[in-house]
Amino acid sequence: MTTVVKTNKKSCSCLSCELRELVFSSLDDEDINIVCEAREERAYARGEIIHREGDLIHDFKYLKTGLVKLYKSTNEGEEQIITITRPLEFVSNTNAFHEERYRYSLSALEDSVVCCVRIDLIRQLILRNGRFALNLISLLSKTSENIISLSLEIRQRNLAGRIAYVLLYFSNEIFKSRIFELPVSRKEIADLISMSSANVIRTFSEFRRDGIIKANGRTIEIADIQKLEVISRRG
Amino acid sequence: MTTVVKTNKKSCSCLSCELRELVFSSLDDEDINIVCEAREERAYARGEIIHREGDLIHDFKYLKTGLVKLYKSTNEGEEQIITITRPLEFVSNTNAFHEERYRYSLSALEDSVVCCVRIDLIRQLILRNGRFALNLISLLSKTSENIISLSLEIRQRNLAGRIAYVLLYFSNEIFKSRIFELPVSRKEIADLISMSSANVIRTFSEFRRDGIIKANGRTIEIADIQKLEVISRRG
DNA sequence: CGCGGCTTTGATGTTCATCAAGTAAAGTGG
DNA sequence: CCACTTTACTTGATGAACATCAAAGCCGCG
Repeated sequence: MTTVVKTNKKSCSCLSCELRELVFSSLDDEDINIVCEAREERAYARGEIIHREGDLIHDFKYLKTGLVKLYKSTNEGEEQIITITRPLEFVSNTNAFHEERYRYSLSALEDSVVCCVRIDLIRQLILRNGRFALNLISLLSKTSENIISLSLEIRQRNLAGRIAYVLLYFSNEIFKSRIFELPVSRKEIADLISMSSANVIRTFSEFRRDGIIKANGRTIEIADIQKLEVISRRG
Repeated sequence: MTTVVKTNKKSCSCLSCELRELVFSSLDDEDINIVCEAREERAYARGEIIHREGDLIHDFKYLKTGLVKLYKSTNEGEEQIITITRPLEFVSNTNAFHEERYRYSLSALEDSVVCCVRIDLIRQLILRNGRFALNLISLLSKTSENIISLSLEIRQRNLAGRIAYVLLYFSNEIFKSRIFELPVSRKEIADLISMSSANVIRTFSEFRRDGIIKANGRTIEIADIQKLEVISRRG
């Protein structure tokens, strides 16, 4: 279950939080303390839903640790995965400033910790701290841009190209390693690249046969990165 | 060619600009005058390129009148159309705050007027006017959200569903009429929905045969909107 | 230890891209 | 303004890419 981690108010941990630099770099110590007292850290186990589309937006949320997927449920009960991302991308917050409710659901692919600050407080900070506002605009833009860019990259490729791209994405962006534990099922990869899970699996098998990857369940090793890059480029 | 419309500095037209409410509603008259003197209106003829991907971003741009397409050139010399939009969507500006150069190209589908304000000035306004900042965040979020939403809607449909969706999009969002002049070629629709132009044309022909639309060149009339909506939903 | 969901593979059919060839429309230069 | 060129549109035929269906094995979880 979700665990609420109590913040120790005596020594505000935000002051030295490694993430302060990225999100709250423009706040002075006084404002940081206000945020710190208002914030709430929530821990989610792998598989837990952080919020559902349609839920009211109360908080500005950012991922401190873990890995999450942002997705939308289609009419047919399928999931469309929009992005899979590490800290510090505010995946769920792009619409927090112009809508009342979440448009997309967010769930934890690994055990994750989310830091939550009431959205009203963030609004107040924007109102009185221009540097914070500018910083935030930049971060939100980057988040949206990443989502848009991913969708453009995916849609210009065929099945094999999409899988190659996704494998390189996990390897380069998410895990920074050629060997990694896939955080998603084959079905979820299918939901990310808009292909059928059967064909995703088939392509994995082909890549394995061709010596491009070594796959054992969710453990993936990229064996021939050049070949994979070629497939990703011309696919 | 591009025409620069000189601004009459004696009586700032921004004060009464119908768009002021949407973009600059939080600026007092003094700030509006500063923007007004710094801004530059540019008129683009149908077909003209407003900016190219890779160009340096000097200005914050917003569309006053007309219709534009945002697109990206792929490695194979093809165009991927990201969105087609009317005022007041800041299609080109989502990355103005975190990058130096445009990621995507923008061109005019109809004669268009773009209002340009140096991005530095916008930054200054954000710094000293929190309400303006909050407003801008909301607008930028909405713009990005529209792009993301369009891509999700498109990618969950098959060929016929995509075409039905696009026709309804033009009819409902862009022209607000059942009869309209398509602002794009069949090829451009193909580039928007990631299908081949031959199949886009074929589907138009089928819709015509089935009495769903009346199409004469670029003039389109939606004859059976119910059927089109059914195709869009289950396609 | 049994059940349900994920994975795997093969077979089959549908959807869509590609190729080709012809027509219409829209620029372009003399 | 007309001949010419190019670009857009249209349709049919073919094959490739992908979805779907089905059956069997596997794995994790209660």
